[in-house]
Amino acid sequence: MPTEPNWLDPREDRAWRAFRHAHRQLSLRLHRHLLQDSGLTEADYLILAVLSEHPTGRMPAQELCASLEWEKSRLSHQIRRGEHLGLIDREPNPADARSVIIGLLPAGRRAIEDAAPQHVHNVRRHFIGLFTPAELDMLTALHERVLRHLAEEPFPGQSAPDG
Amino acid sequence: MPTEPNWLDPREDRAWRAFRHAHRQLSLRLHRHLLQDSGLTEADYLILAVLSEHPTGRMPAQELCASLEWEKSRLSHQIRRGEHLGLIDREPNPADARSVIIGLLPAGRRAIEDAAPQHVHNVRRHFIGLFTPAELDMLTALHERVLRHLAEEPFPGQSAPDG
DNA sequence: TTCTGATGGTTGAGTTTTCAACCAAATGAT
DNA sequence: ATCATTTGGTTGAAAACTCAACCATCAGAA
Repeated sequence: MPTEPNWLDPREDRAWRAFRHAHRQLSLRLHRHLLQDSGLTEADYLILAVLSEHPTGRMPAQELCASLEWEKSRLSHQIRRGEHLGLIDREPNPADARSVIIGLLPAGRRAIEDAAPQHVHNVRRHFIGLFTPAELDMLTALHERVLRHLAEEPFPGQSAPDG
Repeated sequence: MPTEPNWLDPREDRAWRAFRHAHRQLSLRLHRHLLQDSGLTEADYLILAVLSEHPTGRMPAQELCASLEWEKSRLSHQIRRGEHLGLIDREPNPADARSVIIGLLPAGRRAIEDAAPQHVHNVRRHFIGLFTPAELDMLTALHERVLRHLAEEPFPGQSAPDG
């Protein structure tokens, strides 16, 4: 509760803007490329990517949720769409009757394998490839610092918003 | 068009994830804070902020659009909302009959002045304040590199998507 | 056992954002 | 002047996301 505003100085403002704009422009661009040359949504892609990296191609929704850092309702809606497209399916989890296991279907496997090379290529072209290894590590360290800080001080009713 | 996938190695993947997750978690958090203690949306806030920084509090929509790096249709929708809330208004541009000038209304001025200190405080707490000046400059430089790169190689039908 | 609370997930409504199509005014070439 | 193009902006429908409420199940305590 600052009664003395303490505005961002030009350098700080520039850093803040650069961060937001870089992210927005980049994800806009990647999303369009992806959609255009694979027909997959960023969201579709991410789900499929996580599943396909898992050795069995199937994992409980909660785990997917954690890995994507999505809210559960978002995942739920997204699952419905992906299921409707025939890319994934949903089956009960024998270990816990509340839980659901999401599985990669053959069509989903095909879709991600078709889309991934081009997408990774674009990520490299527009992001990774712009930095030296040292710069990349620096970026990682700084961004992870933000994440750690946020995690340490959770929001009232965060992460799994329910009641 | 890589026929040889050339996947991201663990270090690269980590950098890429850290970037996206840091942005997502951070903007989620800031958005909730903002909404909760000012009633303003991130979008509302950004429009008001840009206008209030302008000496006259009024500027052509195109300029707003450029400054926010938004698509024009998004701005248009958002303007309608803000107008409806009595925060801003819209008037013809005498210099160009196609153009529109967006103006900050007294209520809008009040809203941004109420919201800004707390919001800036949060930005500082969760982002700016985590870095030394040198780190901040490093971040700026790297993020701006991404932006410059994207700008140099525009997307087919980018920026002002129309036909 | 029977509460109580936490966890895993779904749903529907409301909001925001995108996409594509469109219109009108301006610009520029012929 | 005329016509084609570009520029500034709006619109409506569709898609994505968030929020809050909800239900069922599980885990722990009394």
